[in-house]
Amino acid sequence: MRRELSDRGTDRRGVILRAATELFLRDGYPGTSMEAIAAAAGVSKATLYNHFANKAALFAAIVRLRAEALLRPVAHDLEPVGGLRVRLETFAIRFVELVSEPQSLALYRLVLAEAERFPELASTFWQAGPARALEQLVALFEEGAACGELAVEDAGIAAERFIALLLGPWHVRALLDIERPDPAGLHRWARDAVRCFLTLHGVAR
Amino acid sequence: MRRELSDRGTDRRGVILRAATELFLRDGYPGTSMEAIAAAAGVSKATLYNHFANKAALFAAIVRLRAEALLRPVAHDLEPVGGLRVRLETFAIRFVELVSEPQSLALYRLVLAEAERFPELASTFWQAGPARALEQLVALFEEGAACGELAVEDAGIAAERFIALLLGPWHVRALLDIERPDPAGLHRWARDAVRCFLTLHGVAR
DNA sequence: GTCTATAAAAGGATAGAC
DNA sequence: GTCTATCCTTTTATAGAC
Repeated sequence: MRRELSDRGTDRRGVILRAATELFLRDGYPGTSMEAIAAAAGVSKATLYNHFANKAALFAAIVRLRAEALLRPVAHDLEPVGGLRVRLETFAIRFVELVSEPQSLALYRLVLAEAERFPELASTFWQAGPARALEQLVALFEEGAACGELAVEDAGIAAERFIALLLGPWHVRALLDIERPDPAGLHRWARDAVRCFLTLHGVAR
Repeated sequence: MRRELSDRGTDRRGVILRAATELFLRDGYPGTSMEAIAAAAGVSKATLYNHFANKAALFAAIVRLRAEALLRPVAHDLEPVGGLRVRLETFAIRFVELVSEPQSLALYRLVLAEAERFPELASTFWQAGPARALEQLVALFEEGAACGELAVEDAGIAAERFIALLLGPWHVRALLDIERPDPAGLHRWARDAVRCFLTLHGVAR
């Protein structure tokens, strides 16, 4: 929509967005002041209000951007190489690595905290994030069912189950900041989730 | 620790706690002012500060109380009646009913949002809540394994898996306020989780 | 212990000069 | 478009009377 990527020399809008993102993710919505954002971005409050109607609008813009940016790596189509187990494991590992990133966790906390105050935002987040991951799984499962590799009566339910097994053991702890997830452990959980899932839905050969 | 349950006539401390709980759960920590709490409780701010050193102390007291109160119904020992499946289903239904209550969801959102600012609080919540539920499941599973009804190599991992299957399909949606969980659906999910779990860990008879 | 009144700072948002 | 200066409200917290 904008004419150029950086309108002129210093792209104020981008600077503001980056600074505000960091503060919102760290301190939450009510915990972040427009004053602080202006200071962090190195602009005046008047400039802030020139680019965004108010605090809520700035917040909405940021959640939208982050939700889309974060899910991009997983949203990329999985190359159809290898057997079903390999493809599931590829998805699982990509997914847990993405979701365990500090930025993902912070965004998740932020959206949950403000879900009641900004309902349309929670919905945007859901569509841009979890819903897309589920869709991808559904497609994968339907394909697997067609090939006779999976026994799924309802691909949607199966997808929910898979994600649950994937996140269950560590996601809450990471959100509560009780246990920092280490990559090795995450990969183990991911493979374990695939194993469980195939026990439930795999077709015995 | 206090001499009487209600010190005298009107128990100010209790009134303050109840009012503050409602506001914190609804508007979050930074979104709730001491002014608003005082007004809701019908006392002056000075009285507030007389009972609690500051806002953070009041907040901590509340999360502690709520976390303990909420988990109480599930923490009650499960009467050892019926077979393993029945006992698992009893636990599952109690658990989902508890966790799907608006108050539980609000507390969860609140603690997640402030987990980084109040680390000891997140830890308290974990100990008073999820950790206790897991312990109970572990005990149940070890018993089941001893009776030869379950095949669990690690009861802790099995408990995580069970909770994951139980919450997976609806908890996030409820937290995001995207879908109000209806009792019938919850019960169906609960029974479904038990079924999946027994497929994974039940011993064929 | 509880109140009224107030301090001192920070909050969101804007007017007006450039 | 951007800034400085400012408005008005609300914030946390306390002094001092009762």
